[in-house]
Amino acid sequence: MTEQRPRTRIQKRNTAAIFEAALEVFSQHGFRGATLDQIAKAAGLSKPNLLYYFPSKEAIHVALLSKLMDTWLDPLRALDADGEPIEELLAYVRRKLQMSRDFPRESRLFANEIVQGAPRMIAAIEGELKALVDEKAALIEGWIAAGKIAAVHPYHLIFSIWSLTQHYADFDVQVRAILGGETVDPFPQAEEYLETLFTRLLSPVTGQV
Amino acid sequence: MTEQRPRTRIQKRNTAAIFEAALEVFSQHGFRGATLDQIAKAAGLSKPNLLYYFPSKEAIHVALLSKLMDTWLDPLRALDADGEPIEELLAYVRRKLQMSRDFPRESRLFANEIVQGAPRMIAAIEGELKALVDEKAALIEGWIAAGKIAAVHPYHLIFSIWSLTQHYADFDVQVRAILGGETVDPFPQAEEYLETLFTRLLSPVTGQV
DNA sequence: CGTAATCCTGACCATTTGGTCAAACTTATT
DNA sequence: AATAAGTTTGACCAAATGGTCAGGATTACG
Repeated sequence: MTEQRPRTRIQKRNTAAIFEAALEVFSQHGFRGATLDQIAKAAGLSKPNLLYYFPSKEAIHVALLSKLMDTWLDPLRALDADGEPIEELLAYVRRKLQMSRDFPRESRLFANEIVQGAPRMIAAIEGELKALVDEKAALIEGWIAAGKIAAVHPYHLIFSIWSLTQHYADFDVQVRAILGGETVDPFPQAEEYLETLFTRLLSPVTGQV
Repeated sequence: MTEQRPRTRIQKRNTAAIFEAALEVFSQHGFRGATLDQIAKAAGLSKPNLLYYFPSKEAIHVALLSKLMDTWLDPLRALDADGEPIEELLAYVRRKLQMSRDFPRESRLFANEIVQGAPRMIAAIEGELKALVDEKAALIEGWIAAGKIAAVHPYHLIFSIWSLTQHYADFDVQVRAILGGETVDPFPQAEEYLETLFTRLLSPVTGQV
């Protein structure tokens, strides 16, 4: 098997199990920290069987990253030129924060990879991701030019949305440790805070000198 | 040698070299991804000699983390109750962004550790760090109560300062890849953007319904 | 139902890696 | 200069790890 789509029922089941296991293990330990044995065990397969489906550890990692990339960018893709600008951006922030809540492993997988220089992702970042960001940054500049939102550097606006929302997934342990008791769910507070932040940042400054 | 301070001239020189090398290697590859051979080579020592100064790889990592922790928190410690609130917070943001620019390896070292659940740092986070944040959060609440800054959740304000500034160190590759040409230095733009962001966020809302 | 294709495994291998140790070499001290 | 204390190293080891392979089990299919 190389990189074709799964054909048989068994292939479907097992590659799905492998992706799930790899996500769990890679996101928790990083590429180097993960072992094939861990992944195999988590997937309920033997190590040789794992390597029957993917030629190497690296191949699993790469396949996983590229599989998740698409989903990961959906919230940004959904930023709609025809919507009300501030509400569109706030909705993007909300969607992104949900991703942190619902898919923290995906967030950590990417975080691990990028912190270490994105050796297996740099092409996708410079290509696909950059293209999408360029497009949306242009859209944002349009909104600024039209006076719909306050003037801010569009690329850094996007960076700030990423960093603020992903922080709650990537640094989850720290957030929870500092907020104290396990009773607290940080996400509702975070949502309120971020809504305030971006509302104040983006509301056009009217009647100012 | 256990964990005492270096005594002799040679010990001083070599432990310094080890810390520098360990910072370089651990921040780039994470704990698991780093090898003793890499660290030894970067420090200009043989592996057994490295282990003459530290009993294990883990001991090096722990010693490095705890050594850097202090410096890392200095910008927050410097938040001054007697200063002008908004200017104090903006200055904190600026200091923190400088740290990202000047000490990206330190930032990545912590990022690597925390993303993976902070196994070797959780105690320091729950202790020292939490205590400091609690103190400063109280200070911020005081400013809010006094009407000096707009009402925001103080803990999330601090989280947002961390995430926004550290993003430029931890996700440096991504930031540069998306901004395009290597000619661009992201930091001046980032500084301007963050100043705008926090000014708008924190300025007390006067004369509003 | 027979056979080809697919799937799975135990045994095995080479390399990497964290760590040890005895002995040799330096440096400081008297 | 003698000697003690501190420093360094080559050789070595056991465990972990990524990966291979020949053959056996299972499944799909005409």
